[in-house]
Amino acid sequence: MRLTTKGRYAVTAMLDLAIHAGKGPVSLADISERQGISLSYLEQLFAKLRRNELVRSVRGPGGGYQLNREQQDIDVAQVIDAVNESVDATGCGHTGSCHDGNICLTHHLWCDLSSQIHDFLSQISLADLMARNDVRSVAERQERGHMASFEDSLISAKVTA
Amino acid sequence: MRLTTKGRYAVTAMLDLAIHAGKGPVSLADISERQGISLSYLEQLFAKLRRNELVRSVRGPGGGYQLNREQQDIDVAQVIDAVNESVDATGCGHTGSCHDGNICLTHHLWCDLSSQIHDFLSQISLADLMARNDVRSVAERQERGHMASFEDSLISAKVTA
DNA sequence: TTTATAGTTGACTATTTTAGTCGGTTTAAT
DNA sequence: ATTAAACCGACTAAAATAGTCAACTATAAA
Repeated sequence: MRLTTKGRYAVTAMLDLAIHAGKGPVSLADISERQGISLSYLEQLFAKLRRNELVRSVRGPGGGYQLNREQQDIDVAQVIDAVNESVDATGCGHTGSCHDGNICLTHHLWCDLSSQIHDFLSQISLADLMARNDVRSVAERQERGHMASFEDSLISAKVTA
Repeated sequence: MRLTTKGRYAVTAMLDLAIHAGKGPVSLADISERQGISLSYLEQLFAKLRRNELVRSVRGPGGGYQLNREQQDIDVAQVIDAVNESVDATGCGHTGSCHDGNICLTHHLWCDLSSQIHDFLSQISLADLMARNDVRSVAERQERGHMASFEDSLISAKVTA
């Protein structure tokens, strides 16, 4: 089972994209700053998200990324699958050749668990996440933080001028 | 979230212990051969299982390990927790300091998922696994395999004698 | 009482994955 | 033309996994 910061970063970034939708494309630099994820790492992740047609890109100045479908049509499992290439708890990748070409004692247990996790995550869309109170409040705090640092940069610009 | 061969090995080994209970202690060498897990690695895992009081050991010739509780009182989550020290899908270990000391956008999602997985695994005991058809049939096949290689060793002993 | 068996421990190593960097190239708006 | 952005590939550092190895201790059977 593969569920690490990689998948978490991807979901967080997609949610950031959803939150800032409607105001034109969102640059990875913005996401990087808001969510505290390395820009270069985001590039890697979005290459995969794009190959999986979850986002579309706009190049050039003012460009960035946008969701490629409606928010209710993108679920968390799709995002994690896109960057991890599998949400699989078995060691054999469901082939059943866990032990000398035969299935191991616990093969079916891990299959069951895998589908359990996948079901859970595939029932949660970006729209669902957007509606959650905890997400809304964190997004609001991040907006304020962004504004503050924007004002800071104005002030420091004034000082250095 | 930490769910790799480490946890899978531990559960498989515990199930092997359960299957061969009642005929005295089971040696790690036996488990190693039957389940195809490196002996030295099993030693590491069982050190943790013992510290968590899931198994007890008997030293000396004919010694080995035994379950320390009834089969229905040991669940899969306990075994994985024992070797992995956490079944946690959050990156911050539930502290909520995922991003600059604040919780990240998706913190609660991972908390929910963690408890979902933990619930699922904690509802499955070794006794439950023993009762499954797929487990019984694999165990039977392994028993036959073991017998065959036992007979082989008798034959080769005769030949070399 | 010797001896072989098996657990116990700690240090060490190889491999893989994750996470991230760097340098460059295209592309498109100003 | 300049610049802001996506795009791309190769590279690297750190961590975790999956082991290995050697020395040691306890104990039951011969």
